[in-house]
Amino acid sequence: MKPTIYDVAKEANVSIATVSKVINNTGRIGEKTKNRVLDIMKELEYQPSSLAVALTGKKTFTIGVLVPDIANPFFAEVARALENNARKSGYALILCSTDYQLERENDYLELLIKKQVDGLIIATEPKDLKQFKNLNNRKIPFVMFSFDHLALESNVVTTDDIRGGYLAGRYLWEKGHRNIAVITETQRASGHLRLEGFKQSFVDEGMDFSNTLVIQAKSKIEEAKEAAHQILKMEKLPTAVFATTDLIAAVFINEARKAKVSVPHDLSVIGFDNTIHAEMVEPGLTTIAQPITDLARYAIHQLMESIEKPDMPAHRMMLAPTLIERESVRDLNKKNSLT
Amino acid sequence: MKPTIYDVAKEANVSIATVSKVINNTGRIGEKTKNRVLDIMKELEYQPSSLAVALTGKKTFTIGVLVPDIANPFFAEVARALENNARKSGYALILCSTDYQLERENDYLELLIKKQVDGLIIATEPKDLKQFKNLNNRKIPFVMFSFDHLALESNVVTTDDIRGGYLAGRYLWEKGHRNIAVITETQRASGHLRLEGFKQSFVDEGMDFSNTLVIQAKSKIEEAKEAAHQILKMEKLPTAVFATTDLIAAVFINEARKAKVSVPHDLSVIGFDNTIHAEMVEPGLTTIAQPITDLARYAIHQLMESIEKPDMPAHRMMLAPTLIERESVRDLNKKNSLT
DNA sequence: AAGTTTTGGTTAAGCGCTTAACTATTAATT
DNA sequence: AATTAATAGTTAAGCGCTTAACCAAAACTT
Repeated sequence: MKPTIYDVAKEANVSIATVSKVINNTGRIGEKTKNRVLDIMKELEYQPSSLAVALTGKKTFTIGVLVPDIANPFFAEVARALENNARKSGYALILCSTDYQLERENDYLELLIKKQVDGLIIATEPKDLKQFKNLNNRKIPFVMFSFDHLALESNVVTTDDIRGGYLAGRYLWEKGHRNIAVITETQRASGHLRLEGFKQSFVDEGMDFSNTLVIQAKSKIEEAKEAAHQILKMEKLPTAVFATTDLIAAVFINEARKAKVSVPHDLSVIGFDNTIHAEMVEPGLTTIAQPITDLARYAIHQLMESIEKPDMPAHRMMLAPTLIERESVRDLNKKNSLT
Repeated sequence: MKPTIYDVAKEANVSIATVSKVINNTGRIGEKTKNRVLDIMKELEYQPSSLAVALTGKKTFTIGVLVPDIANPFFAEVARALENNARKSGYALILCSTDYQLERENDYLELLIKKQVDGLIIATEPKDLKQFKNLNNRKIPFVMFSFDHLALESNVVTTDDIRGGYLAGRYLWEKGHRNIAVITETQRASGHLRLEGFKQSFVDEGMDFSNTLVIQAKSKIEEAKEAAHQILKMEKLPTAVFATTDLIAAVFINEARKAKVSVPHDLSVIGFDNTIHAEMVEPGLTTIAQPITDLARYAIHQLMESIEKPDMPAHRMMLAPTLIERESVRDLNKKNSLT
């Protein structure tokens, strides 16, 4: 059987309180006893049960992570970054993919509450606000990751999507593109924000954006292909396409090649997220990078803070995205140049 | 404060034992009281603390998942599939990326033991067997996922990698390929097994495999590129390349295109894993699919079994991979055909 | 030498639940 | 009507830990 604090205490001829104190380095314990207890703990391979520890009014050192789908590379990378940061503070992550389904969202939320997680990172947009407000009532701290919702009283750590869109737009403008098509992802609000910023960058240059083709698609291969076809079969092709996720952009590049449209020679493409797709596709995808590492670090940091100090006011931080230049956008100002 | 069983009991004018019984549907409780208690539980939004439940000698309903890196699409998909299955039984997953590092492996194992997980799914090859044998001693059930290790007494659920390699080899042979290069992944033993099977398929046809070029590379973009270059700069190109992971294969395809080598016209490529890379690359990658869904289902099932019946003998199951035909392999028997 | 601190512990209650053992009703049996 | 059996619930111990409150012995005071 797993040894308990009693086993250690008996072996060391002390009370369990003493053992507890050496474990936590609290109270006053003599050097000799301390070392004896320590030795015995090692010998018995004793590990305090975090269940019992948690039950005694302390923390569970567990945080719940709600993502739409961990199989999506973006969220997989997010999970990894969160994990790295949580680990440093001794926290474990319980992973939950909601799959954009209300039922799963509720089930998982209930599960996590039962498990007494110390806090949550929520990277999936709520289907049902009620459950999330419940978190507020129960004083369970959480931070919204990469999305925002004014109805929820909590920390927010997100990429500045509007700015990201703006960056993409300005870059395309600078490279001389005026005739553009956009494919926006529909499942997350960020898709709209990115479009918003993108549009703004053109409006700022005095361009009329109103008759720009905007297609909606989920960030799934099939829908992305369809959206790509819609664009590729136009009588007059745009000179550039802005896709609000890398997956959509990468699929577009592949479909373009199949349609004998060369990227970036005939058509430029810019994406968003800087996931592995951007690196894997050929030509490499110029894209707007979300600062995943920083997002994760701040998110965990904020969460830890509000776990420690429950009535800390909720911050909203928007981290700046950056443009990653690869080979998928052509500079129309340089004649005959391929890049 | 979070309501406890005492709050419910007081409100319902019964003892906590009664409440406990209606929660768990054990013992004999009258209809009226039962409903009253149920109502009050709902009203108070009472959720039993799984900590306390677990401490009372029952299960934690948590399982630990050890993967090398959740940001790797293959493991992300695995995690997702595991999650789906675990969820059905009310289990939560604690996610741990070992990053192939001994230290992280040990830290996480310790963490999981402290947390009293009911069992583990281990999808990362042990750096240090000692820690894993410890699991055996502590009677913590685990199943080895997609790798095998004879020193460890436990359930194994894995893809039949040898057979997968064989499948790939036979397919290439049937398509008329005789001059082949292989890029094998080095971080996981499965890479060698896949090569083994691949080789065997050629040997079975009476071909001498000994002077076939075999390059080693980690399943990382940079190393894959380098391996690709090694092959692409050969004076006489092989007719086909077998890469033991899709990532390596996809990178190869992209590098080939840059080198003006057309896949599959000039050179065929076959991969392994059937991850999202296989779908995203252009042309679509013909590859050996690991039966992730089935693997996950069996793994969770086996784990549940050995949680319920601790002295069940350990099974080793090897699930059959299947060949997924896309467009990256050319049939050399059909003259002038591109596929 | 008697009083005061300091040191190094111990005792016991409590965290939120489960469960074996028990008890008090009510119903069934003859 | 007396005995047995079933029903509906209660009591209390225990899971493995933390922590406030307490205490005995050793070490300083003056």
